[in-house]
This record gives sequence, structure tokens and C-alpha cells, in this order.
Amino acid sequence: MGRWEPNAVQRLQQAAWELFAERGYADVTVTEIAERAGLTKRSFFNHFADKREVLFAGAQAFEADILGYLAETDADAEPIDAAVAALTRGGLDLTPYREPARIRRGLIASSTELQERNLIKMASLTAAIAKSLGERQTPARTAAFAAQAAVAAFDAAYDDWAADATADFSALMRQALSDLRHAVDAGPDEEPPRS
Amino acid sequence: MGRWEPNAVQRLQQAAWELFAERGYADVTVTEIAERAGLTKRSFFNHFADKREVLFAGAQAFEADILGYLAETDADAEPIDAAVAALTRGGLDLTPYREPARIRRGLIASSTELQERNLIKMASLTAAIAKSLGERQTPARTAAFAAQAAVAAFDAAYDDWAADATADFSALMRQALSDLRHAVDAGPDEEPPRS
DNA sequence: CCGGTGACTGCACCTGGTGCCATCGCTGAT
DNA sequence: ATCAGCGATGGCACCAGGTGCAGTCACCGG
Repeated sequence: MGRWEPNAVQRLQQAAWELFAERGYADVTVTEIAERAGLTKRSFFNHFADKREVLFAGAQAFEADILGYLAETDADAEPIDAAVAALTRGGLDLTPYREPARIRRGLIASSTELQERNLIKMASLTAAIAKSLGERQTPARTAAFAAQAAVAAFDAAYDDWAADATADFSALMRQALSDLRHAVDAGPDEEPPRS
Repeated sequence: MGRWEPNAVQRLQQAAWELFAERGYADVTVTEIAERAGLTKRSFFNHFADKREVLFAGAQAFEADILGYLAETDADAEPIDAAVAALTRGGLDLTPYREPARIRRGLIASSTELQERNLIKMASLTAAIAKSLGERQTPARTAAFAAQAAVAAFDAAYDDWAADATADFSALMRQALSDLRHAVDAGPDEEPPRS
């Protein structure tokens, strides 16, 4: 029992979430969010760097989780397989949060501001994965492309998962990776068959 | 001879470019840009949606060029090859602008705001390419992944090109695509050899 | 000569975001 | 018990980006 109600950050997130759901991201003001949480605008900005960030609080934790999973993968695996495995585990962790994920996706789609923030978070995740892969024997270029491919597959699978209640995330991820490889593969007449 | 000096947009871009080069993006105010161009803040926002956009005016034209080149590619080519060919031609068009491109890259690297904007422009380009590819016989999924891969290769090649004065863009692009395929390919023991 | 059009301006206003300092209650040390 | 310090919060003034609205003024076409 402190001088203040506990969990200010959580209360702010909750308040923001409710207000965004009610009236959309753009029509909600930071002052309103803070007041619903029983705080002031100034305190909001003591907890979040900006208005967008209140919707992306989970992203940093997610990135950390992925890096943890990545460290657990077989060091001899192909980089892209290691990254895909880690992202698959991370995606499975989200299973209980399908409905919030759907709403969040809707919000992001409604605001270019949020789309930009989402893209930079994905880019940050990609860079972190690439860096981790680079600490294996992998050349930086390969690591970067493998990370980008893995995240692209994850993103597609995540979309599918949000849209289809019955789908299993790891199956979606396998399918996405297979589709990606199909799209990237050279046509049969452009590259000699493997020896 | 109009009532006003001509080429307001160009003057604003020029003024912004100079000021950003002098003092960095963050330390320049829109009012300053407008005044150096002989206009007012209000007029700046009549020409550009926001402060960032003054640095990305070329992006829309570039996207249109790429789509044009894409339409000229062989309709029977693999989607990724068509996209790569179009982006290679677009990259070659930039040859005279290497130095500005370098400066621009430095500016973007210095500001997360600009990084976000850059990412969404690349995403827009990717989506436009994917849409165009989808208008061939290509499935949407394949089109999307092919576009993402092609743009990823372009981005890597563009980086290399900005860093190395002597490099030929189409060679860099071929190399990037080859590296990408190497990074995405399954290891030899994970997939049966082609028949 | 006259009315329309379009680039530009002025102004008031909103909101996100920050710097600075005061407050207040808890905690631990003396 | 008292006091110092810490940390979350609040108040306030302020800045910059961004917008809505109502003008102004030169040009252009009739």
C-alpha cells in the first residue's frame, strides 16, 4: 500500500486499451488516458516514451524471449532454421492472446503512425536476430537475410493465425516458410540442378 | 511571372536539405525551413503532409518508376526475377545521385522518426510490387514473399552501392540476390534433392 | 471590366512531448 | 524517534508539429 495505487504502467495500458477500443487511436488524447488511469499526462510520459509506445510495451519482452529461444537452438543448425524455430516458439507463447492480438492488429491497421511504429519494432527484432545469428559462424550478410526471411515468414503466419481460430501456429509457420522458399527459389531453368 | 516565385516545393526541399545538412534533422524547425524558402510554416504544410515528408518526396516517383519497369518485364518470368529486374533498373537510375543518397542515408540513420518513415516507404513499395505481381498468374502469398525478397536484396545492394564508389549496381544486386538465396535455402540434408 | 481560381498568409487552436522543480510518503540508518 | 534520501507523482510553462478557417491578391478567361 503505497501512497499511490500500484501498477501505474498496467493501469495506463489498460486505460489506453479501453479508450482505443471505444473510439479509435486517433481520437483519444494522452490526457484522457492518464486521467482514466488516475494519473496525469506528465506521469504518462514518465512511463512511456510516447503515445504509440503504450501499445507496444510487449514488444521488447517478446524480442527478449525470441533471443532466449534462439540461444537454445542447435548451434550447428542452418541460421534460418534456428531463427524460424525460435520465432515458432515465440508465436506459440502468444496462443492465449489471440483475441487481443486481433484487436491490436485492427488498431495498427487504422493508423499510419502505428504502422510505422510496428514496422520499426519488427525491424528491431530482425536486427537482434541477425546479430545473434552473426555470433555463430554465420557471415553477417547471411545472418541478415536469414533473419529477414524468418521474420517475414513469422509475420505471414501471425496474420493467418489471427484470422483463423482453428489454426495451429507451428503448422502455419511451416507453411509460410515453404511458401517463402518457393517464392524465392530460382526457376528450374535458371540454375543448374544440384550436383 | 506570377505573384510568387515559382517552384515552391523545390525551394522548400532545397532549404530543408541545406538546413538538415548544416544542423541535423532534429534541430531544424519547419518555420525555419519555410522562411529560408521565402514562405511560411502554413505554406510548408500545404505542400508536405509533415516535416519528414520533405525528405521522401522522391519515393513516390521512384515507386511509380519501379512499377513501370515491372510492367515491362516478361510476363512469364519468375515473379522474383521480374521484381529484381525492375529494382535493378530503378537502382541504375539513381547512379547520378550517389552523393545525395549517402547524405540522406546519414540523416535517416540519425533519427528514429526518419527511420520509421523510411520503413513505411519501403513497405509501401513492397506492397505495390506484390500487388503488381499478383496481377499476373502468381498467387498472392508468392507475390508478397517475392516482393519482400526482392526489396530486401535491393536494400542490401543499395547500402553497398552507397558505401563503395566503384561498384556497379547491377553486380551488387546479383550478388545480394545470390546471398539471399543462399541464406534462405534449406541445408542439403533437410530437403530431398530435386529430381 | 469582372468574376473565378489558386497559391499563399495569418491566426487561433489542439496535442504530443519536455524541462524543471516541488511534493509527499515510504525506507533504512543512526 | 528522527532524519536523509529516494522514487513516483504532479504542476507549470513552454516548444514544435500540425490543422481549420477565413482571408488576400495576382492572374486568367470571358
